[in-house]
Amino acid sequence: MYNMSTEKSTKEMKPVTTTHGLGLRKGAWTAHEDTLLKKCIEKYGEGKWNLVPLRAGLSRCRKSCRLRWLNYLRPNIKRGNFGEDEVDLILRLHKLLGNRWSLIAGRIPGRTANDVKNYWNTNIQPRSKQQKKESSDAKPMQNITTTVIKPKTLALTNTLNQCMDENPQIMAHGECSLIRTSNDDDNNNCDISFGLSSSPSILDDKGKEYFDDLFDDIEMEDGEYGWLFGGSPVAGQELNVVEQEDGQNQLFEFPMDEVAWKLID
DNA sequence: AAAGATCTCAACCGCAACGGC
DNA sequence: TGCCGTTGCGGTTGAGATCTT
Repeated sequence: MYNMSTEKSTKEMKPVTTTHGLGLRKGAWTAHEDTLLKKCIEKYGEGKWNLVPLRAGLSRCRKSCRLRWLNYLRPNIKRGNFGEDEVDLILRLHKLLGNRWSLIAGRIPGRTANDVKNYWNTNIQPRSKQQKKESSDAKPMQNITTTVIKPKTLALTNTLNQCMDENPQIMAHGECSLIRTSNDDDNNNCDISFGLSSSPSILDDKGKEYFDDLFDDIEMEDGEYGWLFGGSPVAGQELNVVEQEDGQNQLFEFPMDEVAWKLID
């Protein structure tokens, strides 16, 4: 079911001889080029990509060298089909992070951002599009959208990485998500729901505490009310925190234009 | 068997973020 | 503070493989 011919390296592209204006090679890498690059990285380590072509004796641009290393030559890169657990993790992480392929790949050992992106674009996205189409055909009157909120990149990145490092069980079950559910576009209001878990038992106290802190409303220095997101106080106004009956989800209500300004900024 | 259509994925491109000066 | 070089990322492309007719 999930092994839709993602086998890699079964085809070897013929080397092309396209060159940049400066005589740099483009296109598929040869085995010789791979060897040179590998030796160079082993000797000097990763980084300083602008020096790599010179050090390795390659007529390639630094970008090409970096990409080849990260996506193909780096040790421990996993080849072959995505497992069911990997696909499940991708789906959950994508729900949480959106198209942050490098972040998603960082949580899937042996997989590169390019792998994840390609897999998503070729296998998952077409399926979800099809499902969306089918469900909209079935319920044409319903107008509910789900939007991944994108706060300041750095804040969210740090927050999620820290969270996942400290609470691996969260991502293992992957039931946490920050989503906007809106069926009320006319007056520009929405609900933001932070679904912690479909099963309370999978999130331990430490995990719950973490997410509680993440959305703590706090007193700002100037007396203005705000809330914490990614460890940074963000000026805000009225913030309604509602614990649902099931005790798992918390809803925050405020005007959408405020949200966009504060979180995307 | 051949031709055309579709799929896969390595590689490229453009841009934003970052750091040093 | 602004400029410039570097790095890293996501979107897109296109060559080759595979499937379909």
